[in-house]
Amino acid sequence: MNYWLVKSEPSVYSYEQLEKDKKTTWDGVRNFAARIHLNGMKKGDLVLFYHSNEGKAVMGIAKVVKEAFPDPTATEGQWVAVELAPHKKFKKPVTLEAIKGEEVLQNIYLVRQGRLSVMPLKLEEFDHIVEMGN
DNA sequence: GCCAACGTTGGC
DNA sequence: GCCAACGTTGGC
Repeated sequence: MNYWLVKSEPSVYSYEQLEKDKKTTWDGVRNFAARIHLNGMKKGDLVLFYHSNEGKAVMGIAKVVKEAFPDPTATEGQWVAVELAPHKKFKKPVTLEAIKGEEVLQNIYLVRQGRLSVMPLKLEEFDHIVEMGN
């Protein structure tokens, strides 16, 4: 079991929309580092869902329901997509500011490397953010 | 294979 | 809307 965090601009696709849709294809990723992480996702893995730009907060937890397959939106290059379903919405969103204030979360990619859109988390980092959201 | 130029992301 | 950071592209 692995733990991840994905980013989405809520104006493009929000956690609320994921709950309405029941599941979604996580496609359109065009970044080599992010692709490595997508390929590492296993069915049942839990994924924190972060809203970038607007909100700047983790909204809840999603779950991998289908492992990496060729991205149907890619016209060239071997890009991959996964399918995500909503798992649990946070009682309160965990803001980037709050995350930056936590000693144990200083080393996560979200803080260190702002632009990566799919990133792994250690169990303790994942748990810590989940606790902050409940 | 290096590196400058360029484009994009995302926080502020 | 600006700008820093970073990834990618392309010339050499």
